[in-house]
Amino acid sequence: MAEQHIRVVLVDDHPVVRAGVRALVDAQGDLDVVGEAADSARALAVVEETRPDVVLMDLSLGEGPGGAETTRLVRAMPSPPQVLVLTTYDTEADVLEAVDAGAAGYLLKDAPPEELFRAIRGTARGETVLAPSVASRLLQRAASPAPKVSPREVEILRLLAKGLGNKEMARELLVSEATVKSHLSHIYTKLGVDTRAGAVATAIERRILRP
Amino acid sequence: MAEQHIRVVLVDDHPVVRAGVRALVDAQGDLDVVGEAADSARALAVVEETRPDVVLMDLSLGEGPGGAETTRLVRAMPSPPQVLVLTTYDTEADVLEAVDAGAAGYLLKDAPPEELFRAIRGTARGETVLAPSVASRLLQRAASPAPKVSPREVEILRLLAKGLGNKEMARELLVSEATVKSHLSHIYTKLGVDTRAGAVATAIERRILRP
DNA sequence: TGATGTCTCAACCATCGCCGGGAGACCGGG
DNA sequence: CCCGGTCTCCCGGCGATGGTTGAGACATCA
Repeated sequence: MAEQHIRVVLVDDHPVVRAGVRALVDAQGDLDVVGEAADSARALAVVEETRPDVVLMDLSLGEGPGGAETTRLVRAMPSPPQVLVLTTYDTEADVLEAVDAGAAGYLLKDAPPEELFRAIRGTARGETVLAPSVASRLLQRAASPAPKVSPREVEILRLLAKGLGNKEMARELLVSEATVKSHLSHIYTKLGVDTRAGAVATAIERRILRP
Repeated sequence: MAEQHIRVVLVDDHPVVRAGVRALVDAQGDLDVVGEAADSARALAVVEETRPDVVLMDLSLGEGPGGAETTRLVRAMPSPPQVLVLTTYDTEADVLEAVDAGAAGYLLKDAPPEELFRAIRGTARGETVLAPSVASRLLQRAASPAPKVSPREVEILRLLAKGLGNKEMARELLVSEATVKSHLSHIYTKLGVDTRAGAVATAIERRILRP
């Protein structure tokens, strides 16, 4: 064999998923699962200790820092492993955040095992691996202008979903009511709506807000 | 052994999860995984063929009928197996729909394996098994009066999430604008909010609307 | 040094939400 | 039987709120 075995660490808060990936991956001759972690802190410790080639990262890790933030921390380590995101959702925001955090690939949990194996091997070689649905979604978005809402506007959206009025938001954010209205107008144009209700709906749909 | 082996069928659209549950469950001496299915149609066929004692059912099955509807169909078979829902979310509406469909238990995927095994054995004996977080949520809801919104009000909510104004809704529904406002007021009191935006947010959260 | 983007603000008018009302349908108890 | 309770659906007017327009200050970046 010219190739070394590829060392893999699993990060996922679901024991069932960890067991599944381990069972599938360990059955491959050239892939070894050398560690598991259920949260961000343990993930960093396990990676530090086992020095894997690839980290399979879930994005939702229950309590504490999420998978995107954990990816960033892992990639900040000296001679870091590649990170392959393995998650349930392929939302615009999720993908972009993960890629921005330094992920080398993005795969969905409903992918067939063969695709998972190919993705792990490709990621270990430094390739960028995207699930087909993720790739097409990215291309689709690349065509239409990116609707990126600013941090302040996200703040507004959060209060909006709580049913606050403009006056209340203004008090909460320590600005004038006119400012709040201005932010709202910008949000409307960015999201392609013209009402508070529509803004909340599409913000939730695009995962800018989480229910 | 006084006990027969408990025969289990897995229904989940994620190969990884199926592999995980299979690996964990098969390692138990008294539990046998006798079949798997990734969608509703195959689930019914596999159950018909293997006659299991317990079906582990995911609620989101990708295309086609969901887990709740599939549970209903399985329970409608002659001398049906028990159904144990194993899913990611513990939303009010999800739990109620599953229980209404005939599920005997509701477990979350982040549950430790031991809890899963206990749940399977309990379900096979006909017990009702609820995850702690699910149970507490149900009790909490049982205390507060059920906020049941009428079909007409759901219609209003749908249009509301699209960002329509009262006048537009009135035209759409062939009623006066005043009527729309009245419906909205009722929706507000039922949902415990006092704005359109808040209504949309909590409607989505309570799964009255789907994103 | 423009160009771009974010955050801030004020005034004008349409719109929304609350407060009253009322009509028809269903159901269990007197 | 009919009666009161409950539910859904319907309406109008009034005051508060929301959305638009237009504009300035401040950063970053090519």
